[in-house]
Amino acid sequence: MSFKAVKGTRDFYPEIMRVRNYIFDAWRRVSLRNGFEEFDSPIFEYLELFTAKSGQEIASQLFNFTDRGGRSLAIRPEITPSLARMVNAKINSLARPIKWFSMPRLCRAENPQKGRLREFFQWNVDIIGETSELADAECVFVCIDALRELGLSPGDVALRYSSRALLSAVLKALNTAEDRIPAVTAALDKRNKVPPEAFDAMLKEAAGDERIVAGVAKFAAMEEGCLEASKICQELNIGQTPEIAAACQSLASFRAALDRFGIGQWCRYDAGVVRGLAYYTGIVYEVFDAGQSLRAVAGGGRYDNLLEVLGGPKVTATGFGMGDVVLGILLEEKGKLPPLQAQVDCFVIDAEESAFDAVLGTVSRLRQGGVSAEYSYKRQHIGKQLKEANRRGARKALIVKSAQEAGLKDLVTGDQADMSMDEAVADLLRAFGVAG
RNA sequence: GUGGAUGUAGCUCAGUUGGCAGAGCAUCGGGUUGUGGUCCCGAGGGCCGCGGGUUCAAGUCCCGUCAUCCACCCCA
Repeated sequence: MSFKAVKGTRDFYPEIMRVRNYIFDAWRRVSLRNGFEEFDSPIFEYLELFTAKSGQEIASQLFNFTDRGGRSLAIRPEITPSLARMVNAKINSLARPIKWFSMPRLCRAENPQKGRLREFFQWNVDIIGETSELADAECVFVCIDALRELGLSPGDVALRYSSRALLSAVLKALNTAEDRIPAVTAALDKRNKVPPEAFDAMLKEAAGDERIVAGVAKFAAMEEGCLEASKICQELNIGQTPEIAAACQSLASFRAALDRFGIGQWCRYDAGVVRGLAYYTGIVYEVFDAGQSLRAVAGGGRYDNLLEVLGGPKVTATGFGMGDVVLGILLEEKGKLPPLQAQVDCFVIDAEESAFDAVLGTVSRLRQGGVSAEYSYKRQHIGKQLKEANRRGARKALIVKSAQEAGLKDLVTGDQADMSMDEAVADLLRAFGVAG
């Protein structure tokens, strides 16, 4: 009987784990320098936490089970509801703004395909309790900061944003029937994914009314520079509403903040970004690879109602998630992953078998001093030991000749110098040790 | 849930009109008589995804099944 990893899951052999750690290290480093604190939550929650947010249908798309006490539970498919739950529970004692991040392992019961697995990791960055567009822009900055940290440039990826608030206001001003709005939104979401004719057909099917179809089509085609309330209303032939004015103002403030942060060239407006039918209420955005051959690298936006929906007070929130799968594929394809080899600071070698007595003690001294040190389990010729040192990625080889005499060889340059054991160990501690 | 492609060594693959299951890389061992990366020699490793059928004979042909990948639906 042999076993395989379950469909849609991955085994992280050391070689792959190095890549995962490389990405995680960058995520955490960037989060911290942007002023975010790390949190985590249980890997499973009450099923209701997710159905309350996304509806009953979501249950079929996640892994759920009943425990021995009869409780309906589910493995988390996202961490935002858990974040909202945690914040709600302490809402009166948390200093605002709340800037938290997490790198949870998530599971979704979907069919795997390129960039999409059943188990994955997603970096989440959220700001809770700040209504200003500055918070949305700051989240975007963090997102870009990480992409840049990982070696990507505006030529590799682009962040496209729009406003759910503006879209809602425009649809409302066009007198779109309430039950038509989801379909119209869904059609808009396809704008960048299907041919123009197909988009027109979908929009017509969704909206029904000729005037709404024309209005949405015009709105979708508008450039960011034209996104002023008066221009929109004139173009679409509709009366100005306070909602449209407020949404345009908000979008302009957001854009201005992006420019002041110096990340304007990474970002552009695109009415086709709507982020599904989720809980977003304001600015929304997605990051795609430049060629748009992959799924979204990251996505996020403002969700001002979620804490309230999950039983808390009305506290606003904004944030984004970035998955490890698509990001990993992108970094690999763009050749942005640095060489990630297992490394050892020093490989300790005995010049002859009698010198081995001094090897273990030396290894012990080095390790206690914070130097990663290894040695061969087999007693064999120097050549073999050096070969093993090389294979293990050692940077230095300490050749022990006796308890007092040693040679310190640099395996990168090939230089070797004879010295006393004490000198050699001191050298290594200085070069690689915690104190050095 | 739907459709397409692919399953041969750890990995990448070859395998002729059906005729003894192979290569490269990787791993392990040995050598180049005490200083690594190069080089040379050798070894281990396979129910050819699984089950049935045709045939004297199946990795090869036929049927089924499972798995993986890709795409659709969906995408928090």
